[in-house]
Amino acid sequence: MVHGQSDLSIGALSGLTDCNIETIRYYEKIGLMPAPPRSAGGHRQYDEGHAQRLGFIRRSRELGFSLDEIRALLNLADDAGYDCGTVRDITYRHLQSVRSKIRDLRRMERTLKTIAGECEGGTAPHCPIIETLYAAPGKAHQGAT
Amino acid sequence: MVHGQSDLSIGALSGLTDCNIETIRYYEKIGLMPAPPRSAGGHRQYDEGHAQRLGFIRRSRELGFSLDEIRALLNLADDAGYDCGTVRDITYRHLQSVRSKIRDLRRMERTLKTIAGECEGGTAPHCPIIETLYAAPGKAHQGAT
DNA sequence: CTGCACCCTGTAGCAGCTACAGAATCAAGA
DNA sequence: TCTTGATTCTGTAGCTGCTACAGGGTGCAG
Repeated sequence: MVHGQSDLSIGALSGLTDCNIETIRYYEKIGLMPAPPRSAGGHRQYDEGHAQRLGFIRRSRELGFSLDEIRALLNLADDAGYDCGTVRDITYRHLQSVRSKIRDLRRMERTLKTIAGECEGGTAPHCPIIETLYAAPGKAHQGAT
Repeated sequence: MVHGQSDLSIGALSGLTDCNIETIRYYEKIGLMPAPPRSAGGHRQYDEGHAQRLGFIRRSRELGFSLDEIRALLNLADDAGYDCGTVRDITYRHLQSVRSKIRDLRRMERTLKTIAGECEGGTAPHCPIIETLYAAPGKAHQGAT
C-alpha cells in the first residue's frame, strides 16, 4: 500500500492498466481520476497511487459497474472510516441488475433459437423469421392470444 | 395483409405500437420508417401499413436486433423474392452475440455474488469488496497468484 | 540539433433514444 | 365563429462510455 513516486507518463500508465490513453484523460475530465502534476512542458506525471486507482476503476468496469457507481465506491473507499454496508448495497443492487439483464437476454435467446430453427434457408415464399417479426404483439414469445 | 387507409395520427400510432412519439420520428429521420403523407397543416398521417412496419421494428428491438440489422431485415422483407438464407444468417449471428453477452454477464454475476457474500456490512476497517477491486489484475475472478 | 515517438487540447462521432423549447395545428364545445 | 386545450411540428441538446480525429507542442536518443 506504500508507493514510491516512480514517474509514469500517460502512455506508461495506459500500458500498466490496459486502459486507453484517451480513456484515462476522459476519466480525468469527468472527475474519476484526479488531475496529476504536470512536467514543465505540460505532460501528465502519474505515480503508483494513480495506477492503483485506475486499476480499481478498470476492474469495476469489468464487473459492469457504471461510472457513477464507481464514483460512489471510490468516494467511500477514499474515506478512512467508510461505510461497508453502503458498498455492499451498491454491489448488491448491481448484482440484481446484472441478473435482470441475464433474464432478458435469455428470453431473447430462446425466441431467437426457436425462430432460427424454423427457417430452412433458400429463397422461400414465406420466411418464418420475417413472419414472426411481422406477427401481432406478444406472438413473438407466447404464440397464444 | 390488406389494409384500409384508416388515418392514424402519430399519437394514435404510438398508442397502437407502444412506441414513443419521439422514437417514431427518430425512426423516420434515420430512414427506418418511411415519411408518411401529411395533413394540410403538416401533421403526419399513418395507415395500417405503417403500423405493421413499426410493429416489426419494435418486435425486432425486443429481440435485441440493432437498428442496422433491422434495416437489413426490412430491406430483405420488402423484396418480394427475398433471400431467406440471409435472414437466417442475420438472426443466427445475432443469436451468437446474445449468447456471448450472456456469458459475459454470468461471469460478472459469479464474481459479484462471491464478493458480496464476503462482506458483512458495518463500518469495517477493511471491506472485502473494496479490497478485491483494489487487488492486482486477475485476482477479481481467479483468487490465485 | 535533428528526428521521431510521444503527448497536448478540443471537438465530433458512435447507438438509440429522450427531453426539451417555442411555435403551429386540430377538434370539439359554446 | 371563436376559443380552448390537447396534440403535433421542427430543431437541438442530452444521456453512457468511450473512440477518433486534427493540428499542434514535448521529450529524449543519437
